[in-house]
This record gives sequence, structure tokens and C-alpha cells, in this order.
Amino acid sequence: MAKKRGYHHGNLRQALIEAALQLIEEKGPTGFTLSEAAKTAGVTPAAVYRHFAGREDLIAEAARQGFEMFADLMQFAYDKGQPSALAAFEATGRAYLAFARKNPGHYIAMFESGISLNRTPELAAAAARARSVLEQAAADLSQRIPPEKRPPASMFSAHIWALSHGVVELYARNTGTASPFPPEDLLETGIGIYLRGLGLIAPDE
Amino acid sequence: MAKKRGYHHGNLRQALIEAALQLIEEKGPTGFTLSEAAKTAGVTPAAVYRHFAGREDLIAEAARQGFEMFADLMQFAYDKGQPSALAAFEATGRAYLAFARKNPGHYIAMFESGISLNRTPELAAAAARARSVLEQAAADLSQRIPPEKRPPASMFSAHIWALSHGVVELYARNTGTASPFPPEDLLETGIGIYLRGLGLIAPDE
DNA sequence: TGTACATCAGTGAACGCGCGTTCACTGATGTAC
DNA sequence: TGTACATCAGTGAACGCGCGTTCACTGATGTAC
Repeated sequence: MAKKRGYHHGNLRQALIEAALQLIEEKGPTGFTLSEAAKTAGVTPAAVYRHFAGREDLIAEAARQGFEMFADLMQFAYDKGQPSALAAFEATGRAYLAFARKNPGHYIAMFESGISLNRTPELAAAAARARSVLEQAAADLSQRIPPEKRPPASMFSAHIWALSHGVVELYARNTGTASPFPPEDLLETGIGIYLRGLGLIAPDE
Repeated sequence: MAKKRGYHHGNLRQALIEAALQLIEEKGPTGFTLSEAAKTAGVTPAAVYRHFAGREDLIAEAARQGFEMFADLMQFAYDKGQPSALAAFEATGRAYLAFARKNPGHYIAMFESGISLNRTPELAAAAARARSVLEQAAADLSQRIPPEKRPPASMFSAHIWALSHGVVELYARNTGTASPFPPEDLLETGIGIYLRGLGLIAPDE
């Protein structure tokens, strides 16, 4: 708790972002309104305009912070898995799901809010950094595949990203599709089979 | 064009669904409004209530029709690929992406509108049928794997569904993430590698 | 240390808007005789 | 074939609501002297 009550809020900008994240998580990107975020932060709707150009800008900033956290987390997981390229790669997969689970508001703002990643240069940069961490992990691991059978690292990482995102969207949210398996298991086994397909894990492992 | 103009519309129910699909496609699930769907169909908003309980019901019906079409399409692709289990399986993968591409309104209503699949028994049944087609294809193909290494068919199909859905969401929509590869290629190569991981395709194929 | 003043974060009232939904109604259609 | 009537799909006006945004303002804060 920073200093709060009083005419001046102290740190309204961040408080608004956090209110937005909470509301997005609770009601989906549709349900989020600028007015309610302001009310949650204990402030008049008009006050929001001291810090953001409008509703969309607020979402974009939430998404940007999400990508920054996401990239940091993936980078950390990747580093921790070193020097084993395989361990590092699998750690990023687990980190992906963990991030989506722990920060649903951010995840939704990033991927489900319908916001363009090119809305601001800062947002685009954060998203690009996140992508590059995954691509780096894929590229490292690719080294072990004979060049002539090696898929481009960007394709490799796109496969993994798509699988991870699909698991999150279909099985880690309460859409009524009861997951037949825990999402974590689903992702881990899926990645395992995929890596075996690339010859990166022995067939009988 | 069925008989239209006049006090009675003729087939307002379906016209409303089609208007809804078009609007959902254009503006996302957020942008869709009952009033605008009514206007698009050339009718007063109040008229909608002769056919639907409300806004959500209209979306649910659009989603239901989507799942029916989807299940039919997958079944058709699967049958066409027979008697080769592998060909049948790969055909359903391609059919998945083709459906998402050709019927974005349906796809969004089905997977992105935030509607619960258990909202009505009809919707749940349609969704279950779609799932069962994919699971059947996976089960057939699994027969070729030695039982002790065979993953449950429901897991197998969940992997494929998640990968397909992820490719659609991340790379087949204009979110600003320019796809590094055509989504079709991405999905086909991804499924190929996965199947190789299961030992269903020879390593050098 | 105390006072005057500039800054600017947040107020509160107001706006126009389109939303989903309701209601008593109207008039086109189809059927019974 | 023509008339009376029941049905019910669609009308149009109205509602209360919360939205995003604007505006002139106010009063807390921090700085210069």
C-alpha cells in the first residue's frame, strides 16, 4: 500500500492498470469498462484522462506490461534450464502455462482483447521481445538436428507457441469444455511427442 | 432470396442469425449488438424477441449451427480420407483450418464469444459431436501404435485440437502478429512432426 | 522558517449515444364455414 | 368463391442504464524567495 487517500491519489496510473486487469479477468475483455476501472481505483472516470488517452490505451498498456513480464519470465526459465538446451526449452513451455494461469488478466489483454500489437511501438517491442525468447530457445535446440532435416527456428517456435496457446484457450479456461486432462499434462505430453518427432528425444524415452 | 418485403419477413429467424454472424465477423464478439443485427435484417429490435430470448440466445444459436457444420465437415473429410487412417486424420486437420477460414463468424461465436457450451443441451450436443469426430479419427489412427506406448485417444485429439486452435488464433487472424508462414503450412508441418513423434510416420518420410 | 504562487491531479456535472428490453398495438396471413 | 375471424409476426414508442468523453473548476502539493 503506497500512500493513498487524499485529493491526490499518489499512483493512480498503476492503480488503474491493476483495476483494469482485475476487471478483465473477472468479466472478460468485453465486460471491462473505463468507468468501472475508475470506480475500482476510487476515482472519477474523468481522472483516467490525466493518465491515458482513453479506454483502448489503458488496455494496450496492460498488455504491454504483460508482454514485459511474460518475456522476463520466459527468459528466466530459459536461463535456469541451461546449459541443457532441452531442459531450457521445456522450462519455457511450463513457464508459458504458468504465466497464463497466474496472470489471466494480462494474458487476456495480450491475446484476447483484440488489440493490435502494432498499436504503439512500445507494445510491439515488448511482444517482439517475448517472441524472440521463444525463438532463441527453439534455435538453440535445433542445433542438435542435422541441418537438412532442421525446420526453421521460427516455425519450430510457432508450433510450440500455437500448441501452448491452444491448450490455454481450450482447456485452461472455464468455457464448459471440461478438460479431459490437466492442462499442464496436456502441454507437457504434447511438447514431448513433438520433440520426439523432431528426433530431439529418443523414441523410447 | 426468399420472399421478403412485406409486414411479415418470411424467415426472420435465420436472417437474424446470418446478420449476427456477419457482424461478429466484422466487429468481433464485443462489437455485435442485437439492435444492429435487427437493423441489418431490416427489422425493429423488438422483433428479435419473437424468435430469441435475447442477445445471448442469438449468439448461442449461431454457435450451435457452427458446431453442426463443423462436425459435418470434419466427418465428411474423415470419410473421404478412408480407408487410410492417416489420410483421414490429416484431412480432418486441413478441414479444421478451412472451416475457421471460411466461417469466421461461426468460429468466433463457437470459441471466442465466451459463451458456455453448456448453455443449452442442443449446443452441448453439437459441440460434443464435433469433439467425437476428432476423437474417432485419433482413436483409429492410434490402433497402429503398440498399446503400451499409445496415449489415450482423447489426449491425442486434444493435442491436435489445441495446435489447430492455436494456429487459428495466433496466425490466421489479423492481430498484428504477421505470420512467418502460411497458417496451413504451419498446421500441416506441426501435425506431421507430432505424428512422427508418435511413430505414425516413418522418421525419414 | 514562513509566505506567495505555479502546477496539475482529480472533481463533479453534463453531454449525447446506443444499448437491451417491455408493452400495447396493428395489420398480414391462413383457415373455417 | 367469398366472408368472418383467430393467429401471431412485426411495429413504434418508451424505459432506465451505463457508457466514453468534455469542461470549467478546485484544492493539494511542492518550489522560489
